[in-house]
Amino acid sequence: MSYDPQELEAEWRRRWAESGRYEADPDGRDADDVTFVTVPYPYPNGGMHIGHARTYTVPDVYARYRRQQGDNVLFPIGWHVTGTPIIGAVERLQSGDTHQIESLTNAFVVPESDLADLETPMGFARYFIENHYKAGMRQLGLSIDWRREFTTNDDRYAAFIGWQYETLKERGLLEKGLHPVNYCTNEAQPVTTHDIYEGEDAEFQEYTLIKFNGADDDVVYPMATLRPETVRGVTNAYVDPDATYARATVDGEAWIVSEEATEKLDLQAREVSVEETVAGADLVGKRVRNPVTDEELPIVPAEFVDTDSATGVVMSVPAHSPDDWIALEEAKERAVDLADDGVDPDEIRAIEPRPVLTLEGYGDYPAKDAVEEHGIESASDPALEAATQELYNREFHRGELLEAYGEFAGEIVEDVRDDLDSHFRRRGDFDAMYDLDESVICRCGGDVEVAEQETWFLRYDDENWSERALGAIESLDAIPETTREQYVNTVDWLEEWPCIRNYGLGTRLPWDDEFVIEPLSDSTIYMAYYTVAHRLGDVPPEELDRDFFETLFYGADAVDDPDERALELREEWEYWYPVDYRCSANDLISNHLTFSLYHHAELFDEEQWPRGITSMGMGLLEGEMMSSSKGHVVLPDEAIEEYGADTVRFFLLNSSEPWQDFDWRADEVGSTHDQLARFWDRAIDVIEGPDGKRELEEIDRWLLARLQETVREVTDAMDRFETRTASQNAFYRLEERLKWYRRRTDLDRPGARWTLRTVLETRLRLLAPVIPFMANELHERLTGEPAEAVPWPEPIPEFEDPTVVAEEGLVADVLEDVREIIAVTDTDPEAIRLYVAADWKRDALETVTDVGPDRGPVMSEIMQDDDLREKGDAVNDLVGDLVEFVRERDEGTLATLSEIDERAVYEDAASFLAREFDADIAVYAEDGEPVDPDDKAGQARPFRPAIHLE
RNA sequence: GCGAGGGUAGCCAAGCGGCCAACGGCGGCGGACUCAAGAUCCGCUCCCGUAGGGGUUCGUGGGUUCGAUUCCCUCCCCUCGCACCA
Repeated sequence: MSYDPQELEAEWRRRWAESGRYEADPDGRDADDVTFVTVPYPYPNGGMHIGHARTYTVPDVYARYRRQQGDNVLFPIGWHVTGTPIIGAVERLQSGDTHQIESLTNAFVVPESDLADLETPMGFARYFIENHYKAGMRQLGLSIDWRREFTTNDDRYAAFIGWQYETLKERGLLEKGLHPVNYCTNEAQPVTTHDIYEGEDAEFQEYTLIKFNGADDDVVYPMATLRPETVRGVTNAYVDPDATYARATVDGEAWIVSEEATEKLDLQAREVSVEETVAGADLVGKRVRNPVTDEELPIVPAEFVDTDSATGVVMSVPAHSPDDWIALEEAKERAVDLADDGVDPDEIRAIEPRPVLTLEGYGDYPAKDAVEEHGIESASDPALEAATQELYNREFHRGELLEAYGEFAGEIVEDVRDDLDSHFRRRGDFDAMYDLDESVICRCGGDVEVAEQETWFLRYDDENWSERALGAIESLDAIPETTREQYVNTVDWLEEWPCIRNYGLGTRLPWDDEFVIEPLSDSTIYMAYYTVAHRLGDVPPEELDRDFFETLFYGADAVDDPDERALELREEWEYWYPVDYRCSANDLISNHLTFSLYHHAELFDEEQWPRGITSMGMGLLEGEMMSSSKGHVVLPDEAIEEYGADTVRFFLLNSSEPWQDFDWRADEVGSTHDQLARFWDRAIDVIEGPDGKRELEEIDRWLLARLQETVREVTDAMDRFETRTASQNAFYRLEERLKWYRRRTDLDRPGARWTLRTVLETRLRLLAPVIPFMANELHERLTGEPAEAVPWPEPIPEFEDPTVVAEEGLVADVLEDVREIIAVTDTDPEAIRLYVAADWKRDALETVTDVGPDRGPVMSEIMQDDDLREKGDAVNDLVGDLVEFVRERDEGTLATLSEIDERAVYEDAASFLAREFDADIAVYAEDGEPVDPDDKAGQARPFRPAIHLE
């Protein structure tokens, strides 16, 4: 019967579903034999593709492995629907967005007739949950306990999250404050990336405002800059003479800023009232005083000033800004014309750039050097931007501030910019505002600006909380280990995290239902929810109050009147928790995973902190990034239909380790299928063949010895989530051994049949986590029981045999050497003579082993023997070879070899070698007066016989 | 720019001080089997070589070592993350 994955897999799916095999409940097994694995719950704002398939299969492999090791294993799943992506998708669908519709109907093959179901957010989510994720997970054979699924939009889940946030608030880790957000001025509400029509990549910058004062009045001219350290290099200010500026009262002070800026400042939680508008031209010629240096400087007109960027009033630092350098040059050239605008031409001509720092490789005026180096002639030169960027970077990382900077003098800009900025802010000379670095338009057509909004933050920068989080990182098994540092770095740079949004699916903030808790904040401890999700349905949502969860998580003593039901559930939570391994992705380390550690560290005791996290890489398709919007995806459904679930699993887990990126290549998946089919055929031959008898020859012992190695290697790999190493060893590496074995011996022998059956049985158990359908089926046919019903293999001491492994290695070496000689000489020998090294050579090897691989000492030891001394150069050459031989091998190997009777090994292999080369084989001892027509015998070395072909 | 990971033969990819010209897979070449194709099996696949050998390689340039693909440094290139996007 040939390999038919479809039929076979359907049958096993049915068996698993009917038996409820993977529904896990607490039983007698104690904590050491309980394993809880999770994976981030899917976000069903679209379909499932092959990359998701790997994400969910990795924990499944581990879950299956632990079950075979005798554990009670829980592997649950839920559905994340929080926030706006699903709502956004529904809105785009309803508005007839062709791109969205195509992505659904093409990439995810949603039938036209089903589109109507997708018109509500939960309808949309439910569609993909049922038709894509659940269907795909079942097809893949994931061993999930389906009773525990939920969505993050469920009432009971909201009660749980509500408890979490009430608790955090009470502990002072949730705080209200202002925070910058992208804000649509038309709709008067915050917007997300999905809402943006133009300028999606825009970032908002925090500008420093240097508060220059009018020399003649008390008005503030806030000059916006991203380089506050250049404050001592300002030579003049620029305004756009054709623009409209405003004189406004900002937080009680009189400011001059562009008209646009007054609106921005207003959005950024400042008290702004515009007193009067002022033409830009009227500002030209006025003088302003630098708050740091106290110098008076002129305001010069310039058309390049963008009044829609920050305050619309800019300062000029010609020594360090190529832009400003060019602008000053040009201003000097048209100085005469400026007289008409009320600026004194002589003053302009007299402007000298003022350096603020020294930069290696540049003169006093780095901007001048940069302009000259890039050959820039005018402000319109496109090279100007690159020149500016280059200089800014160099000055930031290498520029040393001059003496005038006092406490900051001699420091590198990078190290002190923030300190310098806050120093002057404290003195009241500097202020700040946000602005976007490019124009951003909302889908509604409205202008998007940065607004400061009242919001609730999680205080991830709280010192005590961070300490606890670091503790959770320390006790974590971070896989791969290199990720640990990433967690630590994340804790170091995390600041406050705004955890609410104005709209979206999910849990409302309990004390202010205007806001919803955002997705990264409602997914930090939900693994705990799985432990009781299937039993929570018995409790009406309104009874799931704070006390209920306090009791559930903290016990009867935590509240005055503990709920009996909560106490019962507590037993199950205590049974499963903590999560042993969370299989997640690299890109979630800097947010979700670290958040999760924070929340566990705060809300639960150390024993409940996550034990391990493995971080997975991403998937490529034929060498390129997958993209559902471009239709560049493979759906698990289609792949399974074409190749079978075992092939899909095997390919995904064997082509790279989980944390490495993998590349789905149809060609290779196809050949993976063929390899499984071949394996199937061979297994069937063994199963249907005779049982054989345990009458073992050397070669059988060799294969069994190799098998024990495989068992050890696969077990170690499984423990470390190295799915590739595990399957490579259990499948390919062992197959290589079998290939040799088949060549080497008569497979019809009873001993060989027995060996083959033993190897197959063990191998099927090792492969069962990765290819459960096929492995269980074959194992059941072989033994009467599926592989998952019997224990994971352990190495069997009586089959460990390094000697037989080393002996077989010698046979392979000889085979290789003879083949090499045949190839080079292009002959077809009728007789092959092997000469085993003389005894004195073996003695010499022993001497080298004892004395150590050092030529001098070895020679002086050996030369004490008169017989050897007579051999002269032959000894010298031999020792050279032997020293190298010993250096390249460890002690154990040398000890094993020293026990071997080399001649007997070749004599036993003679019939095999004769078959391979179709030639007569004769084995001689070098010192046994052998037949030696071409005088070859002397070339023999220990474990490397001399060879003669005839 | 900052943080992390990585650059190995035609491609993918293992190795992480000597057993390495470098596992394995794919592709290519030759042979066996076959009417033929496919599948399967055997061998070859950096260069040279009529005796198991020699030469040049593991992003670049240095260094440590008796010895480096493996350790240290410089530089170049690629991927991911960098906050309100899940």
